[in-house]
Amino acid sequence: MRVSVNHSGGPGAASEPVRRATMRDVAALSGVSIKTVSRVINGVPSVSEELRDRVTRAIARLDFQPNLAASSLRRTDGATRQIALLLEDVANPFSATLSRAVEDAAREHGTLVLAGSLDEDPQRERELVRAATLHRVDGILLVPAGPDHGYLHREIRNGTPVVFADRPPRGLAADAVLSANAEGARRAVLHLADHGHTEIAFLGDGHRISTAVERLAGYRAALAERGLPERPGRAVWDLSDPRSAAEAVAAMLDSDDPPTALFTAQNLVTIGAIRTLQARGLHGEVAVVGFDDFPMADLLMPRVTVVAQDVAGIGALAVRRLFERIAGDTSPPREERVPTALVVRGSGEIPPAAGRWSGAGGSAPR
Amino acid sequence: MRVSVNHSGGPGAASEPVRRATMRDVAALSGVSIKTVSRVINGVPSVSEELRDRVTRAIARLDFQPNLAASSLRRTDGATRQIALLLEDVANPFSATLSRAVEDAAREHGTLVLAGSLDEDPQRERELVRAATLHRVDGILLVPAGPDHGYLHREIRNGTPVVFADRPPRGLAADAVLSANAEGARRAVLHLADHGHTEIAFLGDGHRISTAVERLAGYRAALAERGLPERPGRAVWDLSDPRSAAEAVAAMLDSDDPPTALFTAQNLVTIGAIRTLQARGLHGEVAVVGFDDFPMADLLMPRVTVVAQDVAGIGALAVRRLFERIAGDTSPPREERVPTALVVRGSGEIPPAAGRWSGAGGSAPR
DNA sequence: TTGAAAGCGTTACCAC
DNA sequence: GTGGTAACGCTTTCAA
Repeated sequence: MRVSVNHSGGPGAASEPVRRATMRDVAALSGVSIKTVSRVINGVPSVSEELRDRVTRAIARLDFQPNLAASSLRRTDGATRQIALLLEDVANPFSATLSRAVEDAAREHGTLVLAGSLDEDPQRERELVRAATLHRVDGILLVPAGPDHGYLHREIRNGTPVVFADRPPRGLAADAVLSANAEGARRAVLHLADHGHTEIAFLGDGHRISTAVERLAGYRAALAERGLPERPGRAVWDLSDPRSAAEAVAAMLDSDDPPTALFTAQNLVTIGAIRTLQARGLHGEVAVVGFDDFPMADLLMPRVTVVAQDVAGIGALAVRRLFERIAGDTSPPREERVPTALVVRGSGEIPPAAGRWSGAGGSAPR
Repeated sequence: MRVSVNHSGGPGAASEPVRRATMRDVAALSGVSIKTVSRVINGVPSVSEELRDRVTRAIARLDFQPNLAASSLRRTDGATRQIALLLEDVANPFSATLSRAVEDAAREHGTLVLAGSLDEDPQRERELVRAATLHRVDGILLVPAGPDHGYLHREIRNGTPVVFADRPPRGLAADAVLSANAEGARRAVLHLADHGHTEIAFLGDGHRISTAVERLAGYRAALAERGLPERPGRAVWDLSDPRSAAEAVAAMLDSDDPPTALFTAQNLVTIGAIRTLQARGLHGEVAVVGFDDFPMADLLMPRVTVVAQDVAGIGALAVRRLFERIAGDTSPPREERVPTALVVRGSGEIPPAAGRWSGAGGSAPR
């Protein structure tokens, strides 16, 4: 029972890490079997008060910390109490908010979260999924980057449940929690139309990203609903960052037939668009409604009207579903839609500056 | 060698997870010993071409994925290829940026990151540190919430290195990577003074948070350097969120002797201050320099002058140090300081609106 | 170059 | 109630 307490070596001796105490050490010190120690740690009731006490004291004395990895290795359910959260980029506001919601829910299950950024790279998605399964996470929450998720069949079959958030699975039946993208986009564009705009542009991110596709559908539905034509060049895709969005807006404004209102279908696109409008002094002239709220939206001038997603709600719902799967739920995969909310702040209520509409033109709102 | 491939059960039969293939299965299928399989997987060169081939094929056929936990359990170094990143809140911009930098560096070491939010709660810090050690992470990167870190002695002695980021350890000698807080704050306040301000307020977050203390020291140093008096009530503490900051600014503006410039010593404080100035139409009158940049700072009106921290740099340096420790470095703990940069954008160059200073008053810059 | 056996720290099974 | 023994999936040691 040699469980020496480190006296921090001799002079110059880099204090070697002491061997961690094991259940064996605890058992020896408290004079019980290793199995009893296990019982105490796992809160099994059938242990006498006295033994429980002795064991507890030994644990404290040795600073024993059970090895979760060893435990999960032996356990029947093999749970590691870790889930993986794979998303676009932990540094962007959407992902960061999602991440926090997931962490909070996971905490209630005594589970830690391994977060990984995919940067819209399908290969990275597969790498990180693989890394996660190598670590035997209990489940994976995925905001996918890739266009096809058939490869996940194997992981799911191997017992790692996967739940999709924000974007649906393709080539695979799996749970998904998504925003009501089409409906939210439709409301945004109707809002602009109802403020007199007939020339409304669509600016979206990657054309292969399902959310962008759905939001475009909503945009089109709204135009159709108001009997507005879809002009060529009015819908622009693949704006992956604020810079490309800013350039796209600049190009539109330079065209023969510039839009009087913009529907920006993603966070960073909205920011890029605003940057161009500000640079040209048009932020009071051109109306903007963005999809997805962002931190300073209500401090800009004008304040930015957005279709806000319930990001935390998406995360909470998705992680709940994931834990249901982890708990053994084998019901058919479900898709859940989380509603959006139009947040009116100013930029979306700017009337058309000139031209086709007969309403008040020109002046920016105060 | 019964390693059935799942044919997705009968109707209604919830497809039970197939038992995962183990090295044993691979060994059996390829007709070699389990040890040879281990050699192939770990890239040990002393395996004949032919056996290597047979094993590789069996691995692919069985979709074998080595169990990292089991491996780490037996390995001499016990590495789990996981580190914990414990910080304020994964959802705030500072933490999110840090998180991303850490993730990128960890990836190069084939290591996954367990992220956890502390919410400035010392107890949560200890809980999460404990959770991390239960999972036997290879190391911990900590932006501490608590005032004392003596409890970490034990973890470090037990072989889990800890590196501090953004805030130094107390009651413990450990590596730390910090911003040059005092110097950055000093530059900010000198900048305001050099634009004619003599009435400069300090607005900081928690008074027990070391960064806030250091930034106040910088503020004072700058005042002293310019021969400016420190007026009572000019320095306010414990502004934990934008709302409380907004209220503090409102109170200051309502006082007999309102400041003409604000030095906001933290992100969220800056945002709260701006909110109040905007609400009162004073954003063109009262100068503001914030500590720590934030996403939309250059889109606000006026654009916000800040002392930018090199957050990614802090993360990169800290995680590098951590991996050095993990690799066995036993040199004495070091403190590294990462320089800040003054980013001039407009809000910090507004001259005093009235009163004591003889320069141009009143008008906001264009 | 290859393999048999022991063991990492824990839990499961089955006796007592 | 309590404990021995086997086993989880892998690496290590040592022998062939």
